[in-house]
Amino acid sequence: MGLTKSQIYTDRQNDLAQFFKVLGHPARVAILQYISQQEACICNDLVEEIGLAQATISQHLKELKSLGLLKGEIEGKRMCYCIDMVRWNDIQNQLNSFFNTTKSNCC
Amino acid sequence: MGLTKSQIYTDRQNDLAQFFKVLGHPARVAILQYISQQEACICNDLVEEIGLAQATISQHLKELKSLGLLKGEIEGKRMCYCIDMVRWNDIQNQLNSFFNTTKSNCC
DNA sequence: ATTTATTATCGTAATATTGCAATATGTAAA
DNA sequence: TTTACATATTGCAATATTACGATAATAAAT
Repeated sequence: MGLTKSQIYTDRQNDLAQFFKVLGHPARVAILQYISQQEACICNDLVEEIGLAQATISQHLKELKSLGLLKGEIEGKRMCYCIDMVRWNDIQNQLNSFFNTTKSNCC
Repeated sequence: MGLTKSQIYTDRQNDLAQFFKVLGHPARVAILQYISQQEACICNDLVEEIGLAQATISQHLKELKSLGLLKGEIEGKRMCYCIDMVRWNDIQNQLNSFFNTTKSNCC
């Protein structure tokens, strides 16, 4: 059906899956890696760097923003996207907590 | 188009995204959590526990197996699925490496 | 005000994913 | 060797995701 039955899972399960899902595309991995290597990030650089159309990059940025991983500031006529370090650490901790809890219980 | 252009990314970017993607569904998160809480895991238990059809659970298990996160042993007429701890730790380390590298470079 | 440059949004086509019923396969018991 | 049970596979329908061209929106420069 293509429709995930979110209502049968806990909020925590849905949240964890959502984190993983947003990171689960190579373009978004590449965007995060590229941003982390720049002084300041500009969307048009990403278009050349990654090799997707501008509309597509903009869409991927939107998803990363929706998770709070990126924050964008207007800088003249450009956008400066940066990783939100607080959120980044928060999500890393939540994912590690999932990994650690799961493995500590396992048979 | 629905078609991810894998060839424009590095192998590492594709691998990372693949790990995230497989974990990016609440049913698969729930399956891993449930297995970790049992002495031994049986597929039919999952069907009742999670509330998806047997075919659907089997499909999700297949994806987790494809990543090497689960290993299944035949036990009588049932299957005993367990988390592969070596692979589990391996993937956790790779994801942490991604998180740490990215944040250490960031502006 | 017009032009130019940058990013966001909309509409659309193509592929992927999710979920299930039906069926096949495999295994143990009767 | 049937029967019963457990899991895997297949086929299909519905929704989601990916990607891009076209276009809108925004902001600086001319």
